[in-house]
Amino acid sequence: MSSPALVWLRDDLRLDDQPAIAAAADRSALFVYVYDDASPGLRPLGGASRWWLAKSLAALRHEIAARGGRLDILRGPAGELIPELARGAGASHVYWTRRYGAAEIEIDKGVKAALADAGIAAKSFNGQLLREPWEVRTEAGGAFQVFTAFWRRHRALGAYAAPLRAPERLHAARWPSEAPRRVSLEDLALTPLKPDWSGGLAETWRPGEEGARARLDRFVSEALEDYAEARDRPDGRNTSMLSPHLRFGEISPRRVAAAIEAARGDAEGAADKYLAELGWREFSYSLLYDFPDLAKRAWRARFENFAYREDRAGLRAWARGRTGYPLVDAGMRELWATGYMHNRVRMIAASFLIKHLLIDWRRGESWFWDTLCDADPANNAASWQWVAGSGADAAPYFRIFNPVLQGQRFDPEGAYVRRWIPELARLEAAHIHSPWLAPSDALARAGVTIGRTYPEPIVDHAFARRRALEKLAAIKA
DNA sequence: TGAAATGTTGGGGCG
DNA sequence: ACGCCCCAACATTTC
Repeated sequence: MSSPALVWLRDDLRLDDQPAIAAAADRSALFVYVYDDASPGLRPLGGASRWWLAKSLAALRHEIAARGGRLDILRGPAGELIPELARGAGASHVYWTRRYGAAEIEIDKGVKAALADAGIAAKSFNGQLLREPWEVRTEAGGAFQVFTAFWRRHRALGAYAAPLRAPERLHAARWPSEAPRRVSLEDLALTPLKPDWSGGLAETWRPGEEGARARLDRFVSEALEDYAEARDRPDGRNTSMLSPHLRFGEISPRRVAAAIEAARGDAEGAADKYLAELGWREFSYSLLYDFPDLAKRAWRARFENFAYREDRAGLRAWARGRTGYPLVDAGMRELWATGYMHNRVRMIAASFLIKHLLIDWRRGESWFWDTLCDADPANNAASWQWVAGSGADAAPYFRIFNPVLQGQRFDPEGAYVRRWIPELARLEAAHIHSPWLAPSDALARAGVTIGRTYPEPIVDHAFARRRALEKLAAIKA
């Protein structure tokens, strides 16, 4: 019997446009996911991501089995388990999709070296990005620091590679006798049981490749046309909701870009707007590749000197959606309930934590890491630093969102606030973004008592704005 | 991928 | 008819 291939699956839990699986499609192969909670330097997944991963692995296991393959799961240090398995199986090749965090790259390098020692070929592919970070460089050969320049260069490099078709047949190799012990998905205990807080997530999402494809198809047919204008509106189904699917590689960015390009005729401007959002994802990965501490240290070093406040009560009020600013609270409650938050609301909620409360962006980044289904090592860190002003092409320190004005502009009827803050649902639109200013009869009609049924603002906007400008001005360039 | 303060303009009311 | 004031509406500057 000829030697099998080993496909090591990571953040690429799909069959469509999956070069690592395609490479092994016409031969017997092992398909393995390693849940690595043992290697140093890897950031543990947050709660929402663990829930997602469990569902996504179950979906992929089903799809692989339907084509004649088998997905097996290991637990432990991937740097030891993968070479051990490859040796035990007598594998000729190991295939995987590249990743871009420093600890991940270190592990993959180690695996490659160990495989080489054993005479086994390792081959890695790009499946997670439209272009590799090292392909998009400045004239001087460095990483771009400004998005528009990065994206212009990215686009100028030509058309993206055409997506690969999902293989129709896979061939499961026998699990070798000399090999690490397999674990079941249930053994990983990724899904919350006591208490099971995942109900809102399950109502919102269908993790896995089919769910991803359904999101993409719906977006292209129903929302793309108006995307350029509607994307900033959190009330309504205006965005693709693909972020967690992209995070776990259930759909490839090449597949998404190809679908957008195919629909370009109807919506030229909208297509470019959406592709630019994929562009921000690429830019974030470029930053992470260039600056591995993106989630830990300010990308602009002078921001490390800023004295953020310790404010446990403020952080808690923010996290639980009890700041007294309805748009911020609606966003934080959407996050808690569904593992997602609309992007504009993310910016406003993040700005509130950093600039109104003067709390370290890392606290917010950690909260999002734990609660977002799309918690992404590059996007999450880069976006928080962007809001803080410490990131690449960042919001200037003096850009401070007014949550009332932002609410009036982007949720004018208050539909988004009403959905996530039921205690304000009966308040008329004129007051819904500033309930503490509403006349007492309007409050009475809506059954709202400020300070009792809904909190007083935990900080006055005008005061907080002045305070932030004063403190942040000290670190300006 | 701001907001607020300040400056400018121009229509309309009115003596 | 004219000058003056008021003040939206818009533009510019500043943070």
